[in-house]
Amino acid sequence: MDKTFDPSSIEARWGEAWEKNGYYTPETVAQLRGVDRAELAPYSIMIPPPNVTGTLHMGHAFQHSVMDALTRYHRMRGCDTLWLPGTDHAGIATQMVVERQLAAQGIKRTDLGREAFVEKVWEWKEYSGGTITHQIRRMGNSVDWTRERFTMDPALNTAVTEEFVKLHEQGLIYRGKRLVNWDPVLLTAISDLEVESKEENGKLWHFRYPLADGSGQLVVATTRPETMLGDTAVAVHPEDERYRHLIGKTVKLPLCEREIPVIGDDYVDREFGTGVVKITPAHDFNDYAMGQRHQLPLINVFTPTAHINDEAPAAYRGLDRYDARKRVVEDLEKLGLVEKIDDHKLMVPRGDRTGVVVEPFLTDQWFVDMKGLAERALKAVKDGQMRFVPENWVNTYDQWLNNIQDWCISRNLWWGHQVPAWHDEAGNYYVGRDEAEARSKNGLSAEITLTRDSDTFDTWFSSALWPFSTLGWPDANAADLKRWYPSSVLVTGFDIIFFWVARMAMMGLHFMGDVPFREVYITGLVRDSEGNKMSKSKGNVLDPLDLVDGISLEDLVKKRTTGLMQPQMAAKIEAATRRQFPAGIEAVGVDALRFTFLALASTGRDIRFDAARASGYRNFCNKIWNAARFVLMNTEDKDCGQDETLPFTLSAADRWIVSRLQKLETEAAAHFAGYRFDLLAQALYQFIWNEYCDWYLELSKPALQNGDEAAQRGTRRTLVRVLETSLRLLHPLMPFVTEEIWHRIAPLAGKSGPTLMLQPYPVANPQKIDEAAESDIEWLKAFILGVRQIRGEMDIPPGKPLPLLLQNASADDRQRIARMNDSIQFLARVEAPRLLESGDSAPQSATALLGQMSLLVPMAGLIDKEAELARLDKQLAKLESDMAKTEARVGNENFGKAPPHVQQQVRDLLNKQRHDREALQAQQARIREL
RNA sequence: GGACAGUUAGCUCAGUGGUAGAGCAUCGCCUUCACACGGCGGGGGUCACAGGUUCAAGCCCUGUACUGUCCACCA
Repeated sequence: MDKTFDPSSIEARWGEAWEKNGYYTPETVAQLRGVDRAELAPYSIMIPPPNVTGTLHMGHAFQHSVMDALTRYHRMRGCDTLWLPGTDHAGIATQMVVERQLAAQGIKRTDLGREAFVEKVWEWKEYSGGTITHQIRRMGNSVDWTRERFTMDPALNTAVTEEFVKLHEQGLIYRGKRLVNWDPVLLTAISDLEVESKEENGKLWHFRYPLADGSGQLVVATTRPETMLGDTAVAVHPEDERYRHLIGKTVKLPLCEREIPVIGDDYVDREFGTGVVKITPAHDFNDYAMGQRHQLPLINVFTPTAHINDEAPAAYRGLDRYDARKRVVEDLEKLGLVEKIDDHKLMVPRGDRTGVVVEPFLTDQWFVDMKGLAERALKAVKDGQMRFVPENWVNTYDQWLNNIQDWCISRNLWWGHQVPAWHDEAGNYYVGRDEAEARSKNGLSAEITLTRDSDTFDTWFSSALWPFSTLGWPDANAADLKRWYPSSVLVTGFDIIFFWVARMAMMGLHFMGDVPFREVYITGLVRDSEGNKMSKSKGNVLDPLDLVDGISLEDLVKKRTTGLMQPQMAAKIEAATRRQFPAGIEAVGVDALRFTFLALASTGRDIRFDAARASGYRNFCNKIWNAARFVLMNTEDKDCGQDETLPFTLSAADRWIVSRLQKLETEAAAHFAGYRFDLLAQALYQFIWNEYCDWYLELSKPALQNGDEAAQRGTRRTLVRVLETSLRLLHPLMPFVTEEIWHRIAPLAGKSGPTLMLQPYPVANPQKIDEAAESDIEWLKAFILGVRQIRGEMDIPPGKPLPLLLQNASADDRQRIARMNDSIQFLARVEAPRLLESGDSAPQSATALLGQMSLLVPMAGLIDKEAELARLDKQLAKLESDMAKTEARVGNENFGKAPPHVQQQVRDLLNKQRHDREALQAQQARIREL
């Protein structure tokens, strides 16, 4: 084995072998294990299908690390395990990517026509999808490629059609003219969720509307002057003393010369503005609702591109909405109808894809009636059929479902599932699985010309089916569907709880009669090391594979500054990148990156990604690698207990590490069950580095040299078996390095197999827990630490053997010293310790305390008197401050109320502190005397 | 206007009633025969603030401040 672990040399090899040999595929796994799948517990995860808009980012890599850990863990535990991969067509987002590319060549979507354009998008989908699957493979994610799905596969299109037709038959889908959020650039309706409202600086214009009878005027306040062209009423609060006598009168709408009524509605806030609101039902959601209440006419004054249409006075026709605003204000000013203009902060709705201000716009769209669906989804969580981890996300889920609006599912786009509905020339719509069904269901003769609805569905209308459309639905008898629905867990981000989680819950319950997954593990967002969201426009994105393979500074800068939407940001991004990664990014390998994500994955909070952390875990891989080298050097070609007829004995150290291992195994199971990957990662790291490597390997060295044959065999056996088990424990988190090493170690532990992936996950054996051995080793560690502290603080070179005297040793101490003498001498680098009997006088020494016993290192020629006095002072100061706290506790007049065992514990502590203080003070006095 | 998080060592974070922890960074000693991507040792915290409950509070309760996120129709 090489001296240093090189991830790149093994990753490609194993990744390919795992997939080629079918270890990701449940059928093959069962066959290799010789078991009947029907008898296994099912475990399944459906990947949240990444959008085919580009490449996977850190957030994906993070979530995939979690899912793969869960998948590999359950597969090792013997479950019939499926992780199903796939991608999402992501209607709007993907269409925009391709449109932008075409625009760069001066081509418009409409130049190509629908068919040719969609062809282009498919080409892009192949490219992007290929990149994504390559990334998933590189990360060692054990997804079953034989079951890969894309949301626009023919089978999934069948599912979407079924969904639409069924819901329509059930009266849950309707078509209607409603006010929707309209993106005037994309020229499509979007759902409430796709609108992002942000506070922006604007103005509040106050206009005078004269009363028609000439008796005065009303002053209205508005943030959108141009919509006045579509006003159909003016509203006041019905109990507003200032205005209520005017209700029923009319005002003359300036510029339009229309008369509109003054109405009373308690929606109006008397405190805001003037207490008078202009009502434009066709261009504002609140006004629309009020219009419904008062049967007001709707006057739409905009075109789909948000220009003024022919409903408005001629002077404004054809103007863009912002030009129209200017003109309206100017014209009103000329007429002296502008009372005042105030600065005003308001919430501006923008499309989440285009960033353009969205218009409430009156169009015909398809809607899903959500009330009933939402109620069942709420109930499923309340009844515990579906559980959120961490639990507090239930609030988010509930809040949205409790205030749900009907869902506008049609999009005026080309890329997506086309609506299975046809209309005749009169504009009547007919729904069916195909045109023939639409005709037969509605008794339409062949003479009637039908045209298919050109709209497509909101992407989420198909994603909502993902947990079962991928498994064969609508065929209710599909084997996969029966096997793996509901899936075990959904791993996703909180940002799509509404978009996706809630909708899958609703559709799953509606069509399958059960929740789509038992648990929802919500991850945080991956942010950069400063806590900023990673985004291309901020120039702070990291490609997971650049951490895996490393990247030079120049390449990173280039990557971050090309293809920017705002090229003027390039200089700033470059500077920030050079500051943060002056030497580029060093390669850490897949295992280290995965482990980093898991170690940072604490309970659902965002994680700040720190490349230094990943380097730390790269070092951890190297540590494991070298531990394996050490073990191999000492065990290869020797019997390690495979031959069970040969005698072996186990030392305290052997029994200690085995005992610790059992506790680790128990912990690992609990952390997997609780989705505490951070604690899991920490426990594994801690055990392997701080217990196995730092102590057990060191303890094994003298044992391998000086022990008798049976003891040596026992140590070799333990070295190999604990390492082999550790590799299995670690495998779901770090698949590559563990697999590579396992094949070298396994035979020595009497194990064999084509892959570590299919070995059983270790389970604790309580009979191997050995508290006596654990306390022996705790004592030994404290002993060695005492000597090392003296050595370290006195700057004595580690190699120099020290003389050691032991004072006041108890019978137990003596016994342990005799038993573990070799270990003590080797690890503490001391000469054979000499026991002082009472009455023996000690030379001037540096001291460490261990229970009642004192460890004395004679100072002659080694240690400066003042240095040791200073060290004792420091220890005493610490001790005394601790003691003060303990005494305060015992001294509390109500200390007697504490449980007896706690009282005992505190008293013991105080006694120990008193003893230590006495011993240290005595020692100090002795040194001073000399 | 509601709701939910968070505030612990220089940094990133664990720690749901019993003597404040980890990794990274830092300082000192060491090219000790697995590993310098290493070993050993050290330093570093009024646990945001103010009250309260308790024998005992980083942890429970109340309030305040600050940070972040989500939801919401005030023109």
